[in-house]
Amino acid sequence: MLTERISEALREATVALGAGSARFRLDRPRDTSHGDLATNVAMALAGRLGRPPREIAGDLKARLTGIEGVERIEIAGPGFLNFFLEAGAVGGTVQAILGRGVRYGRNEDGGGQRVMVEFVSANPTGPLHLGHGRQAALGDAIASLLEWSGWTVHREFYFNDAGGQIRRLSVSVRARYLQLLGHDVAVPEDGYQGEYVSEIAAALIEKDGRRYEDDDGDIALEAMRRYAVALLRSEQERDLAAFNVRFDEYYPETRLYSEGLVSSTISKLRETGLTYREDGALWLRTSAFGDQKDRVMVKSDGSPTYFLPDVAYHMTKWERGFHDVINVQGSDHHSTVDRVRAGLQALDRPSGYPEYVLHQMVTVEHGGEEVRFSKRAGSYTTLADLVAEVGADVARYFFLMRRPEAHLTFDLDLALDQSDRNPVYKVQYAHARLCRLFKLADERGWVADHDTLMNADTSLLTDPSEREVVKQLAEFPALLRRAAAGRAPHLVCDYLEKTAGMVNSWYQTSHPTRNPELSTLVEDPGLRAARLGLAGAARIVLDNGLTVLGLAAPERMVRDD
RNA sequence: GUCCCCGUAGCUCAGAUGGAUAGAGCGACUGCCUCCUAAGCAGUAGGCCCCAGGUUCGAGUCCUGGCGGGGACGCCA
Repeated sequence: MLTERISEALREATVALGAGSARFRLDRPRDTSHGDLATNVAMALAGRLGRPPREIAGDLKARLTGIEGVERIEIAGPGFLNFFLEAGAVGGTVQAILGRGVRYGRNEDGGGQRVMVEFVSANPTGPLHLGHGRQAALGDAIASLLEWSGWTVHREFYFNDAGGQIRRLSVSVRARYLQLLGHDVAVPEDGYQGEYVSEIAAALIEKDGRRYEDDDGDIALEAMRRYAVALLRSEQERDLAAFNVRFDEYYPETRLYSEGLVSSTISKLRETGLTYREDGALWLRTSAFGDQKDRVMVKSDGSPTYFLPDVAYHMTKWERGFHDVINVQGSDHHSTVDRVRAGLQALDRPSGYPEYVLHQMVTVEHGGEEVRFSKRAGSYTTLADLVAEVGADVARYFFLMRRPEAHLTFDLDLALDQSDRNPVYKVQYAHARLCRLFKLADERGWVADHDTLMNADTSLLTDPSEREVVKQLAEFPALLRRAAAGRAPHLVCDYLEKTAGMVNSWYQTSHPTRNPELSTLVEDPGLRAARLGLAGAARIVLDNGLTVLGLAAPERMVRDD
């Protein structure tokens, strides 16, 4: 498109000036008097060429003649080059967007390579909470952004179905089981106290009766474990489905053991000579790879720490062909990053493997007060409760609209608000409004199909309110590219809100009440087609943006009340 | 004590490899529906970008040192 043509011309011009290739920006200035596009390239080159920026800008301008679609170039401020585009050039992007349709915004940066995104990875010890929700939304959106950037994405969910936490769960279930059968037993202090544990016990009684009443041994406990894990897994599955998140693969920790990957990892680490025995435990010299201290792999009681299966697990990712792996985790797992990477480096994997996106925690506020409204989980708010309360789209969007590394305050009042104060509805409503234009055109018997729009004379889009929208739409592909590279879905939220705002503004200024001459559904077929083309292009961008984030793009909005 | 993240409008937060006059939403105030959905739009008010140095043509952005908040520092996960 036009931006690429100007970029290319700028590169050629800098080479011609003897400056070689330079890094510079070419973007849309805030102030429209600074043109449609502006570049800082002259200032960026000033140091290297040892000449004043405005002088360099003058030389560049002299070489930048005859770029198709550029009306004129001005030198401004300390040495900016401001490009003013012809009306037809701006309109041309409308056709480009309409032509690409559902593919508008996609790029091939990934070249079809495989990448794994591991996220949620909740242990089956309870219902999913809000932290998992943020992670589900984040992981899925990052995965989606990578798909839009040409990667082949694998979504994976890892879970510990063995080990200390699961044992505590099993013991807790047994305690509730016995309580329900009339025994005076307490749930251990380090056990799971939530009501859902009693629900599991009750379900188990319904299924197997009093079978485990007199068995305080491992057989009963193993039955409890299997039953509880299966039940909680399927419950998590149901909650994720309600949240519109799906995975390609679920990887249980027990598989690492049953396939011998943990023991083979121990052998391989021993072969490196980086292990040693101390205090009866087996240690790995992770400090040799930047970890703050060495770590225990096998405890003095002979059982492995979590660290070891974690290394084994990441080796399987590599061996399954995933050399690009992104782990989305809560920042409370921060301390494991260096240690796992160190373990993998000991086995000759690259130092940055895997990549981590760590996110901060979530709190919910209602009426300015922090709330916890879980009835079942006891100590935290569940994802299922939140989704039932505000809907999947709103929940997803709110989880995504802040940078991962920033703490997230979930404003329940705003989430429940169905007006445009709620950013989700603002974006969805802007989309619905554009769809409505087409429906009305249809009702009036006006043809507004793809060919009509593609053949419209978009140079008729001369009003500033129209041109501003088009320029905003033109930035969508670069925005997606930046969001994917930065693993930053919140940039898409920002962009969509801004775009929706501009669409609404355009829609209002061109409202028949206010400016009949700017109205979209005018009698003049040429003008109408051009404006519907703009509406169609904007609709595509909002639709594609919402789709990337995993949200619906409704054609109609229906209010609850 | 060490490491990581955060500090921007009254509140919640954006600010791409350093660029022109620092933005949005909420809240406050003022206007705008005979007409394509007002679930909207236009406008006003609101800022020592935590502090102090440094780097340079230029710093909210980069560096150093403080201050404040959160998290992590286990033979827990």
